[in-house]
Amino acid sequence: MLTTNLTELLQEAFTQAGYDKSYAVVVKSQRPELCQFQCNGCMSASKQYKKPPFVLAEEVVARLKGLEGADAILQSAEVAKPGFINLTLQDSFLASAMDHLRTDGRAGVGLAPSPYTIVLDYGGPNIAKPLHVGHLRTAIIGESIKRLSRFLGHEVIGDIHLGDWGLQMGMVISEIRRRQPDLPYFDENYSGAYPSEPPFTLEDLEEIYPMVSKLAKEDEAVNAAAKEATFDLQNGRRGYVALWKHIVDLSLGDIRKNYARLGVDFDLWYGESTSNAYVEDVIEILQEQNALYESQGAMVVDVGRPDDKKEIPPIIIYKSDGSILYGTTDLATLYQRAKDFDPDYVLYVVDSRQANHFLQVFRCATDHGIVAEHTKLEHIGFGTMNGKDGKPFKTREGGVLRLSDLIDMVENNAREKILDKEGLDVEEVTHKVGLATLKFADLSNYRMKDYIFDLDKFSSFEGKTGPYILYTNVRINNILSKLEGTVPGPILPAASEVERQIFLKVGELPHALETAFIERAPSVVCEYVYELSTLLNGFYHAHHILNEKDLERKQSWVSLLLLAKKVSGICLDILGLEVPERM
RNA sequence: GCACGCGUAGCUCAGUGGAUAGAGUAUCUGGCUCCGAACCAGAGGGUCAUGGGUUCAACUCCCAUCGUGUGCACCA
Repeated sequence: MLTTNLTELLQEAFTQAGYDKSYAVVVKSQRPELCQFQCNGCMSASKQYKKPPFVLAEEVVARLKGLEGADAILQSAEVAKPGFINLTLQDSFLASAMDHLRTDGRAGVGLAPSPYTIVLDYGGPNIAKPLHVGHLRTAIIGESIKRLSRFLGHEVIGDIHLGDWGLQMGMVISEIRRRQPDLPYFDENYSGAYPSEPPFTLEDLEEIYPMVSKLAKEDEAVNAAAKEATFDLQNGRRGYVALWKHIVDLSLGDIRKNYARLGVDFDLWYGESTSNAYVEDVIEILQEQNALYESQGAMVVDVGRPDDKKEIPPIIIYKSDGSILYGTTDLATLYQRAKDFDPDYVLYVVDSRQANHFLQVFRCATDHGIVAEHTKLEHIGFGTMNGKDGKPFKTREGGVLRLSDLIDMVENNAREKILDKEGLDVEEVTHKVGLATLKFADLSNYRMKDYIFDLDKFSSFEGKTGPYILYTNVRINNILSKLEGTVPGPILPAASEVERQIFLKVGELPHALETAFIERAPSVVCEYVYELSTLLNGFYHAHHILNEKDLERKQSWVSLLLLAKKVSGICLDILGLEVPERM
């Protein structure tokens, strides 16, 4: 916001001096002790105009100072060493800028002028398999990107995209058949209604999948039975579909519970199976263009390009046994999304290891018109979650850690720390603090990097953590509640350096959110809200608001706290963190 | 082997081509009669993997090398 104002001002000065205004970009200063903002354009402009950067900068600054109203905005505009233009704002201007934000519910963040329609694919849990730690990142990052995009004015449709149509379903079905062969689901001559209650429990399911999955790797007969069941299911075998429905219903209940606990929600609970109705349409499109051909027994489509640095294998549409894979369902899903929403973007928040798969799917979809030309497809990858040893995370017993167990651990840890406090809702605080710890620890890592899952870090409440952010906000609320009798007044020029820094930080919000959106990186928001929190902690350490004698100053500080609360609140909401009353 | 990530303080990580590379943690020091100490203030800690190149300017862009992770058609 502030940088935009200053850039406009400098553009005028550059133009008046006879230079291209594209050089007039103003950014936050990298040397806070020298100035608040800087413009580096003269160094790059030097070549074009064949003048030393220093001379250019002097000319621009001279014009700048002559501009109408510049005195009211700038306290100083100086040229430094090679050709930097260093700018510092008048405290009065800064204060009035803050005062304007007081009444702006969006704290100066504009809405996108031409909003995008975005389909966001995240979550991706598998039916019949418990959620594990690996599902944490996609859920949390995806949810955050969804909230961020919406705040900026875009229309976002979040789709969980359940893994409910692949081989794992065939595995579970074939195993149930092996255990209970007499069930009506397996009798091909059965034409009556199937039982409304499933012949197994959730616990059974959770035990069946890992067992049969292991078995299939060792025993070819088991594997073959699973494949056959998959094929039959995909081709609509009545009994299998009925059984499949039971599995989905049972499993989905548990999945919903887990996501609700994380505060993650989806607009669509579609799955691979949902797109099954569109597989035929996609096949037709591919056949019309003569793209589909037989290779090594499978039906495939080429997606390689002449200038590829390495050979990209064709995408498999039908396996040699006739069943479809996730590439096929992904294409059909894209076809459906194009029909339903005609999106500008389809974003996939999925583990980086899937990069090749998405490259194949995206190429196939764009090459053959399965999505419109204006639709951009993007894989938002993230690193794998490793243990302290740098290898994929396992529990002490060597197994996969369940997501629900992880949340339990973090919440139990939080519960221990708040036991000695009186008169607060322990369960509420436990939940909010625990989740904040987990989410902030995860989101603050840049998503592409591999992720060290460190329990100590997840249970730490000190320093750059979720609880620190919450603590800061709890204190703001606490102070505000004690100041209820004081009406907020106009924001006065900063009384100290910390207060000035808060003003400047508040002014950075639009830039921070914009960057986070462009980079698809919630970590930028984490960094921003942490820096703001640090300043706020410093602020109420340096100033005692309750005891302030000067009423106007006190009222100004109330306004500042309200503004800071608003800015913080925007960030917290984007990150999915909730502030408890006390903690 | 080929391709794509990643390599920054003891550890975990930030860092939009710009000036003296920053946080947290750990270590050391100081601060609660005072709106909440889950806090604040200070100290020490660096060959930005290595070597070239582009540029007025490189942690940032390009190339090579080393280390590390991941992926390379019928799982998702």
